[in-house]
Amino acid sequence: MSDLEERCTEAGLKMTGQRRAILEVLKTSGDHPSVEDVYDRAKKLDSSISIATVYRTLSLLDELNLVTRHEFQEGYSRYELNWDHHHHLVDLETGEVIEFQNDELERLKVKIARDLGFDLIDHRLELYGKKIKSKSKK
Amino acid sequence: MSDLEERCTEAGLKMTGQRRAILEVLKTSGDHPSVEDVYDRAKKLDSSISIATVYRTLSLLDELNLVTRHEFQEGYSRYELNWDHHHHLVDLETGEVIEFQNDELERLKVKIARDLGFDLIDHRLELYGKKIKSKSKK
DNA sequence: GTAGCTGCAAACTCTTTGCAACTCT
DNA sequence: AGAGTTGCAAAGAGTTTGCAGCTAC
Repeated sequence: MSDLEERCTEAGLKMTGQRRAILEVLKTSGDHPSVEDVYDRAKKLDSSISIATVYRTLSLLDELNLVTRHEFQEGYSRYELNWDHHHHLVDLETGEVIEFQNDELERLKVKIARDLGFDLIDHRLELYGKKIKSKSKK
Repeated sequence: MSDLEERCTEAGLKMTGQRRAILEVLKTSGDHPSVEDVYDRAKKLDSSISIATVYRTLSLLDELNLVTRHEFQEGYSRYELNWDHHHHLVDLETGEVIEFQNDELERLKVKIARDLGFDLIDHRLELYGKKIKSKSKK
């Protein structure tokens, strides 16, 4: 799906090698990489890339809404492509991030906002939990 | 409600003037102050206090779960007493933070976590919206 | 008395930015 | 050609930490 690049050029961005590398990294990353992660992975595709460019590019992509910036409680940002809408459950024991989607939740959050007199523009929900060990399924 | 101090001493903390000032600030703050905010307000009660102490104390209170640290998308932390459980709706036009609580949401998030095989330990939900202007109530 | 706490300043981490050189279009 | 982009290094913002002196218990 290379219309990611299209959407960048449509927005007036020049397609440089560095940007192509970063987009490629994002497209092939199934996780939620930090800036440093993106930098390390992009360096393998374009060893001349600098971390300043990664910061600048990710900010641009965020402004274009092509990417979502997350701030889990870690003191730094993580990014992911803004393809499908979902939320995150963070495994507190392993740090693993699980994605989920829930229609009832989507409906509910719109209702909550409207009841407060607001149009919902954006939102974020994060769950933090521990894997249920050997509890028998009930 | 001064058993805030009690809970600190119970946890083995010494009750110094600086800590009393910080607790007082938290108790009398209806908003969600940043570290800098807490520092400024506490200085009025104890002008000798340093920002390092504010950082250290808020971290301690966070560990004791007496306080909740928020990271709205601003690049710094904000704190509030951990008294009643609620969530936040941020007015994107004014920056105002509105608190709300919703039972259906509480129920739903536990269910979502359990369906994924997790015990829910913590979570955060933030809504970002704009005030509905003159739409007639329908 | 002493473990814990504090202020200060330096250090650290993450992120942004000024600038001169370079490169897409 | 020229506006946009880059790497570099320096600067910024927020936060943490080492240390010597101080304080609650």
